[in-house]
Amino acid sequence: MTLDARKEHILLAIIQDYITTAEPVGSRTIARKYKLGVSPATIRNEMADLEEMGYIEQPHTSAGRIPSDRGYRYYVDNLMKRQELSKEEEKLVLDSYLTKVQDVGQVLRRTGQLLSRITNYTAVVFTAHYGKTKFKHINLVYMSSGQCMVVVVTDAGSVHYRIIDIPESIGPADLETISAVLNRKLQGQSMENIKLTLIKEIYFELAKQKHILNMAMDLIRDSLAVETEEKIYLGGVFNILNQPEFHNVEKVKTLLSLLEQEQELANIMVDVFQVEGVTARIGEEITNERMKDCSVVMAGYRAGGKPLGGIGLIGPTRMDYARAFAVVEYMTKNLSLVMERLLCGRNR
Amino acid sequence: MTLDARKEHILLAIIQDYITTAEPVGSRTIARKYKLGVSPATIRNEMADLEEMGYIEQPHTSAGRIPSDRGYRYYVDNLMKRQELSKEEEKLVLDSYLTKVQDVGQVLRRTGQLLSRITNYTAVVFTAHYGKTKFKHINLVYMSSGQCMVVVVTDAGSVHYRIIDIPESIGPADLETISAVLNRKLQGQSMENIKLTLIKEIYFELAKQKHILNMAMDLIRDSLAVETEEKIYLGGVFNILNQPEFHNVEKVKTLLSLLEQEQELANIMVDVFQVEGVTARIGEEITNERMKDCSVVMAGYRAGGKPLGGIGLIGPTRMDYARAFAVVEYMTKNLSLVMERLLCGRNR
DNA sequence: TGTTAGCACTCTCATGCATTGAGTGCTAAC
DNA sequence: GTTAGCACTCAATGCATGAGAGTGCTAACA
Repeated sequence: MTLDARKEHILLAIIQDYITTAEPVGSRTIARKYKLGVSPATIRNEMADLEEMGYIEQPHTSAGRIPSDRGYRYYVDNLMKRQELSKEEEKLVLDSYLTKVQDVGQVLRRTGQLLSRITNYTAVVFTAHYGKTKFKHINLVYMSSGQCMVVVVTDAGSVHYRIIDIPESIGPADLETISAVLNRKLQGQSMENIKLTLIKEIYFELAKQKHILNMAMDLIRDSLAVETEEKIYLGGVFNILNQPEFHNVEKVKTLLSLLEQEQELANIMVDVFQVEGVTARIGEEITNERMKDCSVVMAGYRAGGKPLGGIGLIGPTRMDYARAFAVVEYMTKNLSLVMERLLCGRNR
Repeated sequence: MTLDARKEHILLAIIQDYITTAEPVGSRTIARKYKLGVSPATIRNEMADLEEMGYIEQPHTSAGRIPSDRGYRYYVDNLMKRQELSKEEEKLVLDSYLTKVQDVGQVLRRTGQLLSRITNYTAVVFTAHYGKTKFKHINLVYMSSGQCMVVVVTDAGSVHYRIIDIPESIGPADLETISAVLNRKLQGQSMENIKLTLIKEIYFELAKQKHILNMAMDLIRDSLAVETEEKIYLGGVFNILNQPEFHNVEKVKTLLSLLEQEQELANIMVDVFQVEGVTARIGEEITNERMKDCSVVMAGYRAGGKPLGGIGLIGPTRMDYARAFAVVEYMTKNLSLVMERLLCGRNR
């Protein structure tokens, strides 16, 4: 299962060359560019072996070789050299997170943008919302006669709001009363715990404002429900257009149509984000026909020991794995810190 | 400047045919498909005239004719038949707005999605935030020891929030006090009015909580500032990939790179949204090199008589203007109603 | 004077064919 | 085990050719 040193060398050369040029690479090129101290003929023999073993393949007889999914896998597992980000890049990331303490959604969106800008690949950021979200706070804000805004805050750190019509007779003071009662009764409850008895209590206490109460409870229910769904943020979707393998519009369409479907994307990432460290899924390892020419490099981020979601980079199977690994690793580390700070209290 | 009936007929035939087939249309085709009662030769003569006048052009000698920007303009201004949406489509729109009263951002996002789904073009929704936004309400929500969430509501109906660190010594009651003071002092003020004297007053009253106050004021400032910016929502960006004129990746890239730049997009729409009714900008009429092969059909939406922004459809110059006009008109009408309801109090 | 048929002309596109060049696999010699 | 040499394969390129679509022009017709 493991290759001898020279074969490894040759495989490495093929992969590195193919990653940068996107052209099949022949024995001559390797002999010339990567000094192995042997002639093209020798390399040809080794390449024939590598092909037989399934690490490389030939698009057609008279072309050079290109790495197979299996070849990339071997590279990622055994040959790839650890890379670090440059100081400037690290600074870019840190700055982006430091500028202002943002809400969760904004942080994740920014993470996606940053990831794609640094790497020129397409970035996916995904939140899993592990476990149940709890109700934290509600606020009924009087806006004008006949209208108020309901604001609900959940303990996952997100805010939901909605504007509702109210009877003209209701004033700011009434709204405060309702807010107070709801906050007192529902504080810290998850969806499941908001049982009928509890609701009855509230309705009893606020019998007069049944209409408003309905609307407010609606929003609370929706807010807690939405939180348990996965959410996906994309960044730099158009970057894939720069990859030569996507110069044909049909391929672009297939991939984009997939990216539009959040659920499918979530499926691809969901089994990995709880694993420690950076993972790659290469070509057909991804159980999705439409991504068979792509790879994903991804890792989970967490806060307070709890996995929260994952970030990933999507590129052609020919992508620069070493760099992708470095970036994803650095970003998850920092994202985890930021999330920790946002959700679980200060960190420094 | 105006054409005789037969020339109009021929121009109309060319445009209609080209819109559906995307192929240059020749004299024979017109004679066969659109019964004008004259021979191809006659049509050829007329076409030569139309070409001289600049309404149509020839990609190359032995091809048929295609409409020029000027031709489309004539069509839109003089020949286009008013269209209506089908009952199902109208229902789709209404349902989408009725399902739930949402916040402004959500409504606009949904509008974009809907527009693109109905038409298969790319949709742009743009908010101008005319005039000054005023502060409406602030709320400091205690989250955990050392952390609270600041929620700011503006009178434009949007909510901004941020999580901040606070001294451990601060409890929920302190936060309520601060909220109360801020609400009392700042209610209904626009950014300009929040002058130094006012701020001094507040700081005097809440001298102890200087740190929190700083953070809260920061958010208020940001919220009011953001509101005055334009915002752009896109829908169905990938729809352009279905247009045959975008089967070449370079063109897609140029257009997408433009769509990514909100500012440029805003410039294209900004001079139109205050005008009554639906407007088209065809090809080179758009003062942007990168959109010379595209057209935009757009109209403004408003609430309480105030123009708020615009919605538009982007397609190739060969787009189906009649349909685009119908959809944009219907959507603006409905969007205006919804916005009216959201921002200015109930409408029905 | 406007309309039409006929015809030569132009240009694109698809097809076929020969050429070139990159790259291989095999064999025999080192 | 390594290498040089050579025949072979195949994609890509360039070129010629023919078909097809469409035009513009001319001359005849109503």
